[in-house]
Amino acid sequence: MQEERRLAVLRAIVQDYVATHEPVGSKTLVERHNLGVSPATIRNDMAALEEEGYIAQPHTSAGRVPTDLGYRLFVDRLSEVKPLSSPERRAIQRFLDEAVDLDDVMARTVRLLAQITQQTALVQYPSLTRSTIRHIELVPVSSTRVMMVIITDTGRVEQRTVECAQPVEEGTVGDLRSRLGVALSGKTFAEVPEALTDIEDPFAAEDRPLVRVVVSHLLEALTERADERIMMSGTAHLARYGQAFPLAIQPVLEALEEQVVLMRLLGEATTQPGVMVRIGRENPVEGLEATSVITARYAHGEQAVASLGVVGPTHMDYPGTMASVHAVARYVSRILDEQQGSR
Amino acid sequence: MQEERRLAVLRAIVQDYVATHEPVGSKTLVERHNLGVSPATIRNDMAALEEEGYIAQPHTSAGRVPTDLGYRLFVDRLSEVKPLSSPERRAIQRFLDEAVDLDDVMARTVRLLAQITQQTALVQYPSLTRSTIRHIELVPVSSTRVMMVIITDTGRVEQRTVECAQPVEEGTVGDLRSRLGVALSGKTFAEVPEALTDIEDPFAAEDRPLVRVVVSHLLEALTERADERIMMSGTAHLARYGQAFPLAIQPVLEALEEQVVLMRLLGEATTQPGVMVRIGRENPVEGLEATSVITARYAHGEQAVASLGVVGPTHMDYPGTMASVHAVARYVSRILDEQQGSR
DNA sequence: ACTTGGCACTCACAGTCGCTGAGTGCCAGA
DNA sequence: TCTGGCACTCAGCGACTGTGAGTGCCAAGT
Repeated sequence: MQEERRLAVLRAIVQDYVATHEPVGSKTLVERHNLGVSPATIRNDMAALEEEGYIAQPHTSAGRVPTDLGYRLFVDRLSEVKPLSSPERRAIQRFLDEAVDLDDVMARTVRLLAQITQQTALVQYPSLTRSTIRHIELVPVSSTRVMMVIITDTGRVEQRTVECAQPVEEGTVGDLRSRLGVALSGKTFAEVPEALTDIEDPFAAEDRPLVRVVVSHLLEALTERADERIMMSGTAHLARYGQAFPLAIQPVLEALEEQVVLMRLLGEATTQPGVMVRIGRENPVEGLEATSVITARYAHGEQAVASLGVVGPTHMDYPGTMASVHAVARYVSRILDEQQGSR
Repeated sequence: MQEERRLAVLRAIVQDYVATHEPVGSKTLVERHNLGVSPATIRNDMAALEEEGYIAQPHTSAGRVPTDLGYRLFVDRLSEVKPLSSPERRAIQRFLDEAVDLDDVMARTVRLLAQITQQTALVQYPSLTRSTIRHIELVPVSSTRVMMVIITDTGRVEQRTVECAQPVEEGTVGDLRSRLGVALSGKTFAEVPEALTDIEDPFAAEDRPLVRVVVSHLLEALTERADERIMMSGTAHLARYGQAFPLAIQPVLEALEEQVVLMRLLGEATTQPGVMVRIGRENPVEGLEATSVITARYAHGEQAVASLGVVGPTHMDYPGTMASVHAVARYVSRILDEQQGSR
């Protein structure tokens, strides 16, 4: 009974604080939301909520502010998903449909997400580890150098220049190219090492060094750089909170420039279905203690391949942002299927 | 005589202001630099410099601050280039040498530049318009889709998915690929349109739609996206000036997210030799009125191909930053030649 | 057992005031 | 042409105060 009202109070506090960015007091709360009770009652509830750790006061005789824990409860139990309006959905789809290739899809996605959420957006390129190889190409670029290009079914292209100790012959390169093509086409990256075990057998002894160095670079490219690329957009939104808030942007910008950090933020989300929300100190990353990260994975075919999401202050519009992230992830999945699919 | 001292005073003001970030007065100026005259004399000089528009006072009874014009004069006539120390040079070279491919060179360059200048760094990918085509590849990815991959002599890879109205045959694709290879290998992008004029002649009438659509995408990819890619790093440095300075970072971050803006900043520099400095309002870009942009072009072989540079507050260390930008541009040129060169 | 009005209390914030000191402009003399 | 002296200006700082939003607690009402 009172328990229920207490939660309503917490919900109201979160909503008001997100809207005004000011500590909210008992009186204004009663005025704005029509809870049918007096400020004094609300104060009692607030005291209890504070006891339990869901809200806090910046200083005595100030209003209350939600804690990370408060936001957590709000996200888990108190917020309703607000679906996007259908004009919004159409706008998303139309915008993404115009993309001409994978880079363009990623670039458009990240800008779109930043724009509709008014936050800093992140998009991870489709993972190579679950991709399959569509084509592999070797191009001699000088007497001792060969450029290797790998094309995946998600449309991603990886390249690498391979340096050989001895000059290489055009014919050997051609032979290796076609053998690699036969051995690897349609294989997932995980299957590649096994598929390559016997690759050097047919080659003459003097050609084997070339084969070996190409293969080692190939394996390296597939594992080491498998998930590396991440795009970001909308960092300017971080500066919107006029220098006042407990959001010093410098540590945030610093954290967001670390590939490793971004990978940790997005990587985990790929393993989980639905929208993932990490609030404040729940983030496993130094520098992001005052931010929340909302992520969702997207898929290509039936395989989850990568994640996208946004980073913003903990006092953000969770339901709205979650809905946007969810929607964009779905549309990206669809676009990837349409553009690359049908095999 | 007095003219000479006046310039010395301006130089001293710029140096002090850059070092302390505080308006500098006549007394401290005399103390720190040993100009052989009294504060009163300096004051007269300052009044003259202010009259001419090189310095200004934030308010009456404060010290002087250089204006954009003052920095301009400083850069043009008063500063000496300070060469990098040789450990620094070695560190740069070693760091860039470890790059494995073009993406890696660019990524390392931009991070390096941000790190040594302690500013926000920009690096433009080698322009396609002056590049030559090393290899062109067509890969069927479904019955009606073909992926086109273009490899340039700078190691850059462009890709594009081409959609055809009718199903395409493997054989036709192979034929087109080899003809394109013959027609385009070694051509610069500018020469491509001419080289393609007769390409569809040998094909049967029913194959020409395919040829046409591939060619049109090819041309589009080469022109439209020719100079598009730019990497950025070190945005966190913009936040270093503890919200105090006339450097509101939000407009700066917003400006730096616009590809068009970045292109304007870097594009012009490609046409000019040496290091280019644009100070405050000299920048042709809204949002960067309080920043200076220092750029230099880099080259591949004898062709200038693109630019790199940094963006920072107008009160920056011009000689040091110019030296760093210059040095990095030279090393990038060298790396590109070494890695891709020897044709 | 809750709720409510009342009341005393706390304390951030904004405004006022006065002082200090860095810095200036100007002038008369060297 | 330089210099010392002098009067003047004014941002910044600290101290002080009043105001008001907001609280916690209690006793009375339902």
